[in-house]
Amino acid sequence: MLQSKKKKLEAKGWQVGSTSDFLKLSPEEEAYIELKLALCNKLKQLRTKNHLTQNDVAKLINSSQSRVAKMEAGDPSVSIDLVIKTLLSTGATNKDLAKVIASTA
Amino acid sequence: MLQSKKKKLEAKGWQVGSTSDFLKLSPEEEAYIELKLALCNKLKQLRTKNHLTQNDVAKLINSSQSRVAKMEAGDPSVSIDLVIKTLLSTGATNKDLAKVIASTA
DNA sequence: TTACAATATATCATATTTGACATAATCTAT
DNA sequence: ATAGATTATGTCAAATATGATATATTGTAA
Repeated sequence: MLQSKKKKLEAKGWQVGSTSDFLKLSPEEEAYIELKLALCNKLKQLRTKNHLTQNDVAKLINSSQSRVAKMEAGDPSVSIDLVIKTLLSTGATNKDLAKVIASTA
Repeated sequence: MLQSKKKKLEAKGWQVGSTSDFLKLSPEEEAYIELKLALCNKLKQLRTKNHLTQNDVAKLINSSQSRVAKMEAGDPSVSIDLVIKTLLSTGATNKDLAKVIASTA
């Protein structure tokens, strides 16, 4: 199973085994998850590029290291709102976000 | 006071009088609100373009007319997640969303 | 006008998201 | 290898978002 597909499914909150696929995503669900994961990946990329720890970012947004880790992992328990707020607090502009989303399949 | 500014403040959940300004938004807050309102406006635009009522859209996403109204109004009680999901269910693509966000100040 | 459809606004019980915390796993020098 | 730093994962009470409902307001045709 492709890792990218696995992450998508996990972001939906499903437990995904390593041997079989049995979940069909609608195009909207697919687009939503792609978008979310793209933003999550951008966050990690931006943070590391700026030599910040997850704790550094957490303090920037008055949150905790564990929540930043969950954001970067695309955990189902984090909202796109939080990811966007964090990206903006880490130096991204709306145009940066637009680029990330545009690059989505 | 500019109407655009008023809507931004209201989206932050503040009560804004018509005669005075006393709230400063950080650049991130400003960007976040601009982004959210741009998506909300796009939703209304897309819905009317497609000759759908708020009730129609509500059924598409298993929600209610009142919540769709709140989305379009940029109400503080609605998440960007919900707005994005709704846009995707109303026919927008990720690229459409990217364009909307890119057009943000 | 008046009746009717569409939209706006308020409230609320329920559901989801949140920061915090504990602790495990992983990396990175020495 | 060992210590210290960083990141990952699980849990939970509190905060926030949600659909539903009621009702008010606005639009729109007759």
